[in-house]
Amino acid sequence: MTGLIDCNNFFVSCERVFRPELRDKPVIVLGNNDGCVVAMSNEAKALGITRGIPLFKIRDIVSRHNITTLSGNHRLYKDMSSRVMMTLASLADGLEISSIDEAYINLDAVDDDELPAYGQSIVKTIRKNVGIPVSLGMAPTRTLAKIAARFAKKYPGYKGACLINNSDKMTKALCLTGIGDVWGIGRRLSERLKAHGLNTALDFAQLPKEIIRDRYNINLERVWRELNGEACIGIEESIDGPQKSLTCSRTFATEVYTIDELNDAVAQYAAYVAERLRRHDCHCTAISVYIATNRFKESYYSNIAQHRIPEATNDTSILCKEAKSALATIFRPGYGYKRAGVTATQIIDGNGLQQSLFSDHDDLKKRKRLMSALDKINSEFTSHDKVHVASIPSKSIAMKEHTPRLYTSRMSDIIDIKCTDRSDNTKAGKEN
DNA sequence: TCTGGGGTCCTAGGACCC
DNA sequence: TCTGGGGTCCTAGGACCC
Repeated sequence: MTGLIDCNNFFVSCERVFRPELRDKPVIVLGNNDGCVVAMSNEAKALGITRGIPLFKIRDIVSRHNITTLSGNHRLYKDMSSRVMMTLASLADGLEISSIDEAYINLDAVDDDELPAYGQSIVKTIRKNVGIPVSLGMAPTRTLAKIAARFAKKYPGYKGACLINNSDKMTKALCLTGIGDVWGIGRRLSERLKAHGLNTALDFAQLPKEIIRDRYNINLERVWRELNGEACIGIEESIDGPQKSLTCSRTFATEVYTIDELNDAVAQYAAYVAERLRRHDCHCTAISVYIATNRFKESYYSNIAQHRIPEATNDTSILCKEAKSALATIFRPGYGYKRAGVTATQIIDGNGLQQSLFSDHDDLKKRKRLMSALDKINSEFTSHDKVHVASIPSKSIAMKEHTPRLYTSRMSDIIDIKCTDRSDNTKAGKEN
């Protein structure tokens, strides 16, 4: 048995911990430059707002229903996520974190009839200790656990934890799940499956195995097996290894025309990628740079250049230099650029590192010490980038800037709790 | 006027080899 | 006139996930 913990409306829930006045109100969290909706509360969902929709398209709904709009505060979300995961690690076996708001746990050691109570106690403890509401799905496979978690979220009767552990429950759950709501079946596939008359997860799960092989691919076969109770996703993935790629990319608030400005942006992203490589004690041997104009306009131009680096590195200066020279090969003057990104690939961890026979080892050692000094200084300040390489600008290029409140990591941002008179039994008094 | 960011895996097709 | 068979590796693009 496996369990999937999923934080409910995670970004919104993080905000609500520190701003209780936002409870039960429609709230949306926006992405970079306040462009798109990246998360919303149930109340906002009920008003028809969907993930990914640009803000300018829903201006009237937002003002008509007095929806609170927040700019994303990812450092807060990351910190809250690690609190959820730490709590979870203390409560359950085999924790495997799969994203900022999701993790799997191993339930093999828990007796079947104790599972509902055990699940509910996990949900309750996380809510109590961290303040974040979560849902737990328990089932023999990850795909079924996802479905169970959806039920746990949807129906209050489950008290946050839903268990699928026999064929009756399985059939019922699959029957109530639309084909597009199955994990691994996105928009394209669900269109295709519906065209074949498969509308629910049950329709799909009941197809004969031979048809799955003939008509579809290995991914769908795995989904099919998982829906039928055969665990085949996630076993080999739990082997630890370094990430395969690491990206930093941004959309600009305004169009950028010159290579100098793009150079600044690309250098900054490369520096950030380098810092993350060092944090994971990893090096990369290739870096790619991506630029694009506004994809919603005609005369769209985008291009990627990949550069191989002769010796694996995580040195900011080297990666910046490589990124800039890659940019020079794809930059075309005359376009208004709206987006750029840098990706480190062919990542190897510190152990597998092989140095070139001809490199200057003393110089390498010095550079390494310089980089770790830089990281150490920057890590001691909550505001990033106190010290940086001179050729890299510290200001963001053509971006909307926010100064988010860091409720959990900056002393001056810690919330005040006003003590009111104990006899104050009004609603406002209780909330304070 | 205004359209996010960061990942993974699979597949088809080309280049190359014997 | 007729143009094999089997394999690997790499890359770009598509699809999916949160």
